[in-house]
Amino acid sequence: MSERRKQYPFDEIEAKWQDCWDQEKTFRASNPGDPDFDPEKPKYYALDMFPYPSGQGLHVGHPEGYTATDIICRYKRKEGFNVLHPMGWDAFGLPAEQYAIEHGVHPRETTEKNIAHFKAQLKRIGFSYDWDREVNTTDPGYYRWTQWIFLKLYNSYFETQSKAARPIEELIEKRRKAFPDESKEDFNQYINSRRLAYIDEVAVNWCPALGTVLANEEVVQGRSERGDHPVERKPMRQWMLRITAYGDRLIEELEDLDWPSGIKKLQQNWIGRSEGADVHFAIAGDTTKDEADTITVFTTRPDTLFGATYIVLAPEHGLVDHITTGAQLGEVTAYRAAAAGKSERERTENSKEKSGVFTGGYAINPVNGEKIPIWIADYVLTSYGTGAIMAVPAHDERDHEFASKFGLEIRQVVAPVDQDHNHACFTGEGTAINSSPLIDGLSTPEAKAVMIGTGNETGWLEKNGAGMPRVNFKLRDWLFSRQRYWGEPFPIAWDKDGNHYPLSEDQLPVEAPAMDDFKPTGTADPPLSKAHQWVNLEDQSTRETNTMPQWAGSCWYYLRYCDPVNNDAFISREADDYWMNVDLYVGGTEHAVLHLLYARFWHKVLHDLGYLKTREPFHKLVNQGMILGEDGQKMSKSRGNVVNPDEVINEYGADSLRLYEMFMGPLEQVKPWSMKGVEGVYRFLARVWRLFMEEDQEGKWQLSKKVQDVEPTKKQLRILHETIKKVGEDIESLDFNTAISQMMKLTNEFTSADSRPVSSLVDFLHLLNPFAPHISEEINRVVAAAFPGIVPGHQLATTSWPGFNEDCLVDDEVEIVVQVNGKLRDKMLVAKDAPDAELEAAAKGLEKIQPFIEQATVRKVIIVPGKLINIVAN
RNA sequence: GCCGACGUAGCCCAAUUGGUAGAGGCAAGCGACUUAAAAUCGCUCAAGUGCGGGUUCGAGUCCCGCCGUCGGCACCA
Repeated sequence: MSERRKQYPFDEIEAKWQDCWDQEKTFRASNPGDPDFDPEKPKYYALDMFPYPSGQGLHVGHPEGYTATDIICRYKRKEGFNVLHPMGWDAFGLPAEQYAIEHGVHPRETTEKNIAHFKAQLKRIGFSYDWDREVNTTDPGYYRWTQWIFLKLYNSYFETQSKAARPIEELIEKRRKAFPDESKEDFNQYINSRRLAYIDEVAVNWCPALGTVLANEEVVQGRSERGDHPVERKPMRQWMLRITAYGDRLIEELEDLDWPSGIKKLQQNWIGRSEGADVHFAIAGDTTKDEADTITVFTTRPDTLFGATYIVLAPEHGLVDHITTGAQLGEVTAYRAAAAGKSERERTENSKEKSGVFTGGYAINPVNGEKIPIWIADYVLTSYGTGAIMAVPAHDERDHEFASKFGLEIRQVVAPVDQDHNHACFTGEGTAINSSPLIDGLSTPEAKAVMIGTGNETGWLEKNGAGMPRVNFKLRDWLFSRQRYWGEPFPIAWDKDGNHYPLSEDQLPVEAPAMDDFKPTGTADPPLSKAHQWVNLEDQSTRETNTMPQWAGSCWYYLRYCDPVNNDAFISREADDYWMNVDLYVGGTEHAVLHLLYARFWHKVLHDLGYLKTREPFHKLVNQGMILGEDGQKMSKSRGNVVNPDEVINEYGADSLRLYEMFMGPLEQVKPWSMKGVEGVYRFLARVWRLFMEEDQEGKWQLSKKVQDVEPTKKQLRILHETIKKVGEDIESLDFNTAISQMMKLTNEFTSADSRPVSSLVDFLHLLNPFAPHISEEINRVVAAAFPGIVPGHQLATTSWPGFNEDCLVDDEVEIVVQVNGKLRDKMLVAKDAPDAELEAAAKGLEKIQPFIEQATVRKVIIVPGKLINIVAN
């Protein structure tokens, strides 16, 4: 197949124009302050989710989104915009490190090699990136600022009144004033527990095979997302980022964004905000009256407190030891051991079957003084709410199942409004019953309000010291440390007393030491702990040896593109003012929650601290749909259905690849690859080529004699202007597939003409240019040389998009559909602006219509101008 | 189980947002060119829109109820 004669010399053309763009820096975007900066031009920032440069190189899924943004960018430049269209590398991460461990090659080497490969592949596709702005998260000049941002997080706290990050100094000052005599330890503890970056002892997902902890998001079904290794729970001291403080804003500020509603919903559900109350249950028989011996539960249904018939603690709950009676100790200990030994997966796997044991202890229900038993069960999660629940088996399915299994009391306290409801367990809203005069007879929302309170009124719980209103999030704080080598080191050290402190900004970047042995230590100590020289500082402090997760670098790369070589700031105020925010962000749905949530969080912190103008980073978001293999299955090495763009380019050229990526179907849709389809667009490009070019006797391509300086016909003019209009509109709305088919239509129309008007054809080249930049530039060059007076010799890339003329679009006569009772009966040709009465008369006079109306009364006549006339008769 | 997307010629997809179901491509067939084939050019073929109801003069499009495919979440109190 590869020996087949090329239908046009794409290989020569494409390399030539790519070199030209490189050398002339055609797509360089100027920043405020640059000599060639034009403040009059509007800006446009189109961003691709930057790739992880894996060893496999690109597959055809990568260029899908990249082609879409490239088309937009090339179009916007022609529309007079100053366009920011950058590319870079999310290059920290596990695969390079795993490779290093297995083959002894330094991850930097592997990474550089992979980047070079990716870059070469991208360049062959002819993307109009401004390569002067390339960023690489593993470059010390880049991660210096990642570390700098971490210091900002470390040195800030969340001020709850303004719901915004503030410098930690402000909190320090307040605290000193309020508690001047506080001990240093207490003071430190207070401050450190409020930083946006803090240390916590948490049950983490420890992955022995990878030798690291993983974020919840990186664990799928109890196994590591990367590598599919088993993951177990283990308490460890870790760096955390206080993203939960931003829970409300991360939900609220989604509103103004132009994102797919599904993605917004996904984020909302992930954040999982729920309003309710903390309720305190005293432990029965506890004489100490110590506050620490109170069980606090979180509930969204405080209106059902009277139906709470037992308490359940997570097996890991801190009060279990205190509560458990001698008689139950054996059972409880065994249960806790079993739960601890289970992986997350095993714990959720048989979620249908509830398990648990009685502790022997009792709690006092604060609303009625009733003594209710305390159980432990692993269906209560230690990481959500308070790790303890009040069980209301009549109105919660999980509690109902548990109570039924263990014979605990089920007490109805909400009556369904709809009497037909005869479920054993009613979880909906209804009317409070069997409770107390306080709420009996009230609707669920009213009863909740009585308990929790409303905006200006304190609720029963708070008045009686039994609880507090509380908002909880499913979202957890972000576990931010990894026990790996190939990541950003923390700009943190520990003094000899075990206190952490930040390194000063002038010590950045903190570079990882060169090491020969990257292997995990097999313990919780990260690989960096083996670099003794590096770890131990002169003043007996030691460096933090954890590294940051891969998400860190990708949290702010879109900012660095705006000002990529600034050594004084991560982004200058001018660059931020001018470029932000991102007008269009295109990438896969796999980042719908994590990356986008994390980036939004960092952006908000930097905004709060006054470093950024905008609240949100990405104005419009589009998810490209996955490209499947020819077999309709997900592309994967094991299935052997992966399509490599290099092969497609070798065979059909980059323009064909680009065009097919867009012609396959709507950008956001999942769709299968088809080499036959590639051939189809390749044939189209060859037709375009031959529209302009013909072979001479020696087989050399030259301008076709049919291309002439003649006036287009009315029909040609019409299709040209239709196409100008449609292609422009379709690019704006990202409907590239239909734009391309319109251009095919035009090509078919002009191909049939023996005399082809050069002015119209060149207009068409402009339309084709964003899609197939190489072939269109080349043809334009040839045509311009032959018609110097008519076609300017500039590159299409840097000249204006053609305008269209409405007058060319309208026909004098239109075909009108004639219906009787909604059924198509005839068509007729009428003047475009014929009055309704005339249309009606003409329609009724039609031979095919007569039989339908002769015997009937005409009830109504519906006329859609320029479309149809419908006669309703019976 | 919950949330979301999608079901239109053999295949990938259009359809001015309620107004002639077809723009484009693939495949198939026929013809022209050719000694022949490929390539090219021209022509042709095909579904009544997943299923069942409803609203309407008129439904692929709106409403209700199902079915199927693909993604995501899944004891979050």
